[in-house]
Amino acid sequence: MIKQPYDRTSKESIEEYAMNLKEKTFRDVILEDPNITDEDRAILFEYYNDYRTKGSLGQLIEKHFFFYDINNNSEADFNEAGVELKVTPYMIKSNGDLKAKERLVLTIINYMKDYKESDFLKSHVYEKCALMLLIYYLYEPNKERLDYLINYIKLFQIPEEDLEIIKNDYKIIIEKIKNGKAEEISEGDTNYLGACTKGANANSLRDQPFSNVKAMQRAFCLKNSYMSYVLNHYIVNKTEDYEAIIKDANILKTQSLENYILSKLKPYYNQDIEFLKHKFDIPYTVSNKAFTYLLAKGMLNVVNEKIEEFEKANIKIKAIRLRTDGMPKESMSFPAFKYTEIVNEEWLDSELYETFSTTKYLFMIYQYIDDNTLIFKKAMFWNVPEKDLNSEIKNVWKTTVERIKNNEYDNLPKISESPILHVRPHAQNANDTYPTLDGKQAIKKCFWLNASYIKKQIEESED
DNA sequence: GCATGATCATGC
DNA sequence: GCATGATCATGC
Repeated sequence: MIKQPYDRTSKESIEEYAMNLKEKTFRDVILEDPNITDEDRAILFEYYNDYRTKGSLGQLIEKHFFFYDINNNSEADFNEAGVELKVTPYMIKSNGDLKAKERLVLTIINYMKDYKESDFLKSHVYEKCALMLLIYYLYEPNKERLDYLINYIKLFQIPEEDLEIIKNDYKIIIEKIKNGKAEEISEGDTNYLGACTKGANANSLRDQPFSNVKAMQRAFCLKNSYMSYVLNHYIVNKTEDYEAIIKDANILKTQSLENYILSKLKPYYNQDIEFLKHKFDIPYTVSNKAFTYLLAKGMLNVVNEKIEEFEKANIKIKAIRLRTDGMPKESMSFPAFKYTEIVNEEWLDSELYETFSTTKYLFMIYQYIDDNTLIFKKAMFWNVPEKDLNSEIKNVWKTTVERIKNNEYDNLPKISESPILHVRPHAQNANDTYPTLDGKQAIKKCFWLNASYIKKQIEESED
């Protein structure tokens, strides 16, 4: 047994020792391990540089920095101190902001057992995130893994106001298992704690207790958007113009975040846009993309630039204008895809799957009463249902990829080909193009959710 | 009235 | 200059 240069029963001692990792690379850690021979070092460099050994950078820190055996893995890493070790990458965005590179995976969901514990604070997943030693390293695309730099180390406990939201997230996931709907779980169902797919492909299917339908294997995770916020605000202490809707965590003891938000918007249902525009002093018209965000902020009493909970939960606001007959005037657009990139994606790793499976939308719905009168009809939360995502949407995506591979840029899935999704131009003008596979250029296009599908989603939420 | 192609407007 | 949410315009 190697002597450990810290007290593994003390969280303070663990954190203090971990601070030695600051500004070191993973290669440095191996170089500084006194317990291995030069010969072993060469083998270790090769082993850990292999990107296929996923999760191994965490293993490297456990073995060669904390010097402990990783055989007994189901309990907390530092069991006596109740500390879980998490080694996780972050990136620097083009505007200089930091962003978690990935969601933080906590533990595989055991469908057959986990539903039995309805109290999140007593759950297995809470043990895995109650107190975490977060070690952030900077991911850089063109570097060898061992040369990634460790820059932030922090013992992190989930703040009280976040915990209330997470408790509710846990309940939502557990309820789906109890209702025999484990196969319909989606990361977008919840706010901070998610259930992400886990396993190489859609064939990693598992039994569930209250249905014979097999469900995709999933893990509890803290969502990418939440971890990005944690990094920027709780670890780097960036002070930014964010403001929370929930000013007192007690509010969430009796209702969900979504219900609280809707209760704040409800008093303005059916009000004329002209009236609301003046009431909240909004200089734009509805067609301006800033209008709806400003309107929501006004109703939610948020003064600062951005809404904190929306950033953490990856909630995006979408404006929908209904005609007098209730049909949305337009289909709903999403960011344009690059022809040369989409053809290299697998469905479960694709941009579209990532966007649709992790985003929750707040639909702000307007309706024309006559040609000149538009009212704020109502608001609703929505995320793409897993059953649509993994059937129809997946098929349209696959058809799109196939036709691009055949260089059929003018023959991408039309609205008549699917009840849910189609492909259409999304550019500044006809000269706004992306390169094609055959070395030419084609106008930028994106996936659109059909107006009729949006209509159906609005109607179903009214049941 | 719908499908489809095209473009506006803002912000970074 | 470009990304993106939102919307316009035309032809059948």
